Amino acid sequence: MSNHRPFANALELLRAAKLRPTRQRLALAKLLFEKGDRHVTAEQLHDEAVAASIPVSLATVYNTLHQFVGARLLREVVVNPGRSYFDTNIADHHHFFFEETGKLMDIASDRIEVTNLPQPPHGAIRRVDVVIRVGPKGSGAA
Amino acid sequence: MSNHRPFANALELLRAAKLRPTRQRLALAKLLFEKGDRHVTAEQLHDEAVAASIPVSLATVYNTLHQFVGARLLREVVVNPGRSYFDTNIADHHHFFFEETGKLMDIASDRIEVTNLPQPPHGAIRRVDVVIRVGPKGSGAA
DNA sequence: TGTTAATCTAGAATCATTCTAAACTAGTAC
DNA sequence: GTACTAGTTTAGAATGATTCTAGATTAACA
Repeated sequence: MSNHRPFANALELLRAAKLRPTRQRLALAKLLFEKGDRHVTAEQLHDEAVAASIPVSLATVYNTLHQFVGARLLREVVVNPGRSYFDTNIADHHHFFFEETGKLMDIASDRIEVTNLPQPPHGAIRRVDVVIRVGPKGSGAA
Repeated sequence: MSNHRPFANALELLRAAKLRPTRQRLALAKLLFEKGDRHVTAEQLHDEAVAASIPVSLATVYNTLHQFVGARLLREVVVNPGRSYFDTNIADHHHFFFEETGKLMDIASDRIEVTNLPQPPHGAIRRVDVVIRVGPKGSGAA
């Protein structure tokens, strides 16, 4: 894992996030956070839960993922039209996106330097996302 | 406009891209390329066409946008789950994304420096996208 | 143990996008 | 010009991810 999560287990994690620790939230938190950094879609997580005999509906998976994002336990990553990834690594970092497989890979923020950031004309910078799109060796680059 | 398009008009543009210059492709090309750099969704472009009394179906707008992307007349930008933007600026550049309004703004590539790019474990880098997410002045940053 | 508000769920609904099969048209040959 | 053909366009259905709805369940706490 790339960042220290100051919680011994899923229960404390939920408590700290002020989310009532229900069966399904506990189970999903375990699936998400007890395996190192991951990038999952809602459907993938639902499949995993079902495979692990955890009865949970897809709607609840969506609700829970969004609550976790709201509580800053997860980050939503958008690289592909029509499908969201949820990233358990909430530290400042960036991504490779492999177009062929649809997979994401973390890049620690100290491996890339983004300097000279211009200020937006109004509002405040929330986040800087760098996505390096990777395709098969052949065909022309952008 | 930030890049020179070596075509006097929509007709030459389509010819060069080897796309048959049909009524609707010509009309859409005009809407897209005769107003400087733009970021449009399929639905927005369709609305514009309808407003300009150009009879074109939404399906054709989608087809055309994707053909233009294939011909490198446009770039698809993904910043928001469930909605694609098409960018008429095909020069290397980056974006501000204003979360409140859903609008994009170009950042010329020489205004940001991304150095130290790591090599992907396999495949070739297609593109490097930097998105600076901007929110209202208040609430916490990432 | 009872009450209550929060949560979960199945299934319907929505939204962007893609597909399908039939109608149309640009380009070429005559 | 007229006819032919391949490429396009289209309405409408289909799809896939996500959200909504309203009723059933459950955690929390007296």
